[in-house]
Amino acid sequence: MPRSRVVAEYEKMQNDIKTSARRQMAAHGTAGLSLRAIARELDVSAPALYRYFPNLDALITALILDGFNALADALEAAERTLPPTEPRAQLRAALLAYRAWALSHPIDFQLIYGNPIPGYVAPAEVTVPAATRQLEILGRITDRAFAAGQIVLRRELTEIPPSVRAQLARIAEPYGTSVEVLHTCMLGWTRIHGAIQLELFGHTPPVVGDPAAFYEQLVDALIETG
Amino acid sequence: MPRSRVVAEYEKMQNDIKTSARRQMAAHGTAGLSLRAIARELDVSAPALYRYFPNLDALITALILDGFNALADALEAAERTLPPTEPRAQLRAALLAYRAWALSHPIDFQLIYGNPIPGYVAPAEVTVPAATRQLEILGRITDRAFAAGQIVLRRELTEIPPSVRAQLARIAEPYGTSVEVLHTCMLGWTRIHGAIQLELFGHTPPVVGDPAAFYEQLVDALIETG
DNA sequence: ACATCAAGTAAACACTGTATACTAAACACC
DNA sequence: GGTGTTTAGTATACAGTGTTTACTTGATGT
Repeated sequence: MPRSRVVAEYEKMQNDIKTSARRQMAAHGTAGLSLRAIARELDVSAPALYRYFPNLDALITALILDGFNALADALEAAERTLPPTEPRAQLRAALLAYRAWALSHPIDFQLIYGNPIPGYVAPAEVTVPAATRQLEILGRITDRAFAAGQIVLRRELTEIPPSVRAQLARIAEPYGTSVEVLHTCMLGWTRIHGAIQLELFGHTPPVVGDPAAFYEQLVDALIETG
Repeated sequence: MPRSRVVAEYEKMQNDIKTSARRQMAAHGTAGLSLRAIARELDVSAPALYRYFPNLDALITALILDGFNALADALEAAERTLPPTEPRAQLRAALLAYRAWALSHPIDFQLIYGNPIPGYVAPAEVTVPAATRQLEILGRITDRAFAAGQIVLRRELTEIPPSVRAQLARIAEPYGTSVEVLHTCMLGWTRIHGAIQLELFGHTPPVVGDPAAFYEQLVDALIETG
């Protein structure tokens, strides 16, 4: 009786629950998620699910974690489509992948960057580290692109307020990245994130007509001039 | 029996309901909102509320509309703190007001730019026009600042893709604004919106340390160099 | 004085997440 | 092999939700 066997079955059930939850949200929106509906779909009673997740919030937190990781995986996959000798192209690919993932997984995106569930507030101590992975990936690529001289940082944007610079330095230090690169990353992140968020909420499309082209141009401008 | 009297009382009740809803959300998060709890607070039975709102979704939609208008009002109030001869300063004030309002009304901000309610999807045909008011305000100020020569548009950013340019032209035409100004507005909107959204979700503060300074510098860079 | 109508209520329906108590099967151990 | 313990699951119940239906008031218009 390999103990790993029973563990594997336990994790399979956890995954079945998460899969069912995702399908349910895909069908009825991020909040049309119900423990009892999951139980019906899996042909068990509702309380049985409590063997695998202590409550609904824990299930949602697990889904959010998965979402963050899936997005980060998508960024890394985009990075790998190009050789490391072309970090600038990698950066562009990663930024485009960010939007592509958001559009192809709108529910997950809302789940991780919205506040979708009744009474649920994502615990910052779990979401922030998870989101940090994205920043690490973008930072890593940006750093390589800058080191290779493939991108330049805008002069104006290097005038970082002292209070900001101090904290950025603390964060950048363990990565061996410069404060300017990290700052540029944060600014870039806010830009692409805002564009995607507004697009998903339907605010940009009616104005710009072709949100894909709008976004690509935004990304190109971002890479070209910081 | 002035008919306006009974109408006024009807609207007072509607406002009482909305006020109670807002207090409830402030206390228990955007989704801790319950028709029955509102009814308890107003000392009426739950079905009585259906005289004033056909269902919960309608109430939420009303709250969202109010939120959009309150944000737009805040932008206009900021605009009025400065004389129209200084549109550049007005623009800066409005952009800072955007963040200030979001921070002082986090629930409303999540309500209008998140997807907070079980099963509720904001009807785009009502939210989009409401959000458009913000864009109109920012566009108006930007247009005046540009006309007065107080801001410049970045060359790179005027290379607008044809598909985007076509739609922007259709939107800008009735306002008598140039495509470039509208495009700059959209880009600016995505930047400040993304920064605020990430800040509210706790993603920027741990990295930049001083989100207020980070944001102000972002706004200054935005105004100075487009 | 009477009919009409608006506002509100009580009761019920179909849900939800969750806690408690219990059952049935699998396991370790002497 | 029988015994105690653990595990997975169930049935039931509780408190809460939005919403519908049917009914009761009290005020209004004629």
